[in-house]
Amino acid sequence: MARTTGSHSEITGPRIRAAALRLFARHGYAAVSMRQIATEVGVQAGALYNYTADKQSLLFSLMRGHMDELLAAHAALGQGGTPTDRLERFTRFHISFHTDRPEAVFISYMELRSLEPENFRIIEALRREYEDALESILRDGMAGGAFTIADPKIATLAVIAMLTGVNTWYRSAGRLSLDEVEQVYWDMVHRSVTG
Amino acid sequence: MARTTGSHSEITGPRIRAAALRLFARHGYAAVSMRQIATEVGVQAGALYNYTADKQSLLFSLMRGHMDELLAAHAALGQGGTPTDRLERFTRFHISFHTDRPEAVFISYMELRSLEPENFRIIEALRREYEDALESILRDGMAGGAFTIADPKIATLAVIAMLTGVNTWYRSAGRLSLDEVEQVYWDMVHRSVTG
DNA sequence: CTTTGATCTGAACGGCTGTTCAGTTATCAG
DNA sequence: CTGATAACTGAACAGCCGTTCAGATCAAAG
Repeated sequence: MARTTGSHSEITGPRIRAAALRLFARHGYAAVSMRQIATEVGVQAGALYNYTADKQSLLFSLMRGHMDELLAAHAALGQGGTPTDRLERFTRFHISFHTDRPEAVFISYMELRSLEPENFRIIEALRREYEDALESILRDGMAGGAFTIADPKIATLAVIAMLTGVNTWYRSAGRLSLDEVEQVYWDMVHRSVTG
Repeated sequence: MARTTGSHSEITGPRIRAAALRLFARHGYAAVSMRQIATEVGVQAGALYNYTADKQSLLFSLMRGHMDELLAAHAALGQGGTPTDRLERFTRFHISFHTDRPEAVFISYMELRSLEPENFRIIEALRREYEDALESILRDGMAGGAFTIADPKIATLAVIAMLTGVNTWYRSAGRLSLDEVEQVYWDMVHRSVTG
């Protein structure tokens, strides 16, 4: 039987993570104090240390969680179909996944420099894993003649940069629906890798 | 005759800006203290205030200077030629200008949230001005039939995001020369806006 | 009820923050 | 040289920082 004596941890824990996510995204890791996070949760600063070893671990945990989610969701996409099919799936997945959690995405890109070296290496390895998945699609498409790409490494980074850029302007209440946005980007991505 | 009594300001001033640029880019605005900047320059913290009203003004001045340089350099590019010519010029210009000053670029994108509202509005207006220049090229190309673009606004942001992404990986001692990089990106940009 | 232990408070720790300013130093004009 | 003044120092200001911890609080188990 689970220990539940005097336990609020299943409420407070997630609330701390949510508050930290929002504040880090809005003001930046260095600009946010533990006291601000605590105030947002309605608790004293000391209480945060029941849930995280220190401020750095809280940041790392948020980023690690985001990357794990990203890779898990991508793995669930499946590998079937032609390279063109797979590239379209990747494009649409990237856009919908990223626009769905803008704060986590923002933090995971902007706060890399706030990570201690060991933590940085871990996050970067996960990011590389994701990039490699796209690069494989492009290479397969080149091998099969579906894509014409001068440099698959650069093309990978160029496509990801282009797609992630959606987050800088997309709002769900905006002019275009998510599906329309996906369509526009898929057209551009597709054309950029085909003669 | 210029006042020069006891003057080191023409040496110290630029050194402060250079140190601030490097430190802000590396660690982030909020994470860098005035004392760190001063130490880098070899001066006490108080001396910085002969050159900037406060820390915020120092950041804003760096960003404003960068955006002014960007717009001036872009204006010097000229407007002649077909939309395709102009798009190629824009693409190559954007890459070479941005890879040439990675720290200023980094700050100008990442530290927008560190600007006070009034300063933010000014920088954002300058950025919009630059984006509008690209959008004009795309619209002219659509009107003339050279480009096929579903949504010129989105295409503008997509192209800029893709091009600015070069800064995340480009190193002048890397595998590809700047000219090769420009060529690869120009191919992708060109194809992404043409059927 | 009492007991138990997870949860949280509130105060304290040393240290760093941006900024100000009286006083010192260094450079140049005359 | 003297006088002027730009440039800089060094100390001080009030306030916030991340983190720790003894003690209070509270919900569930027995």
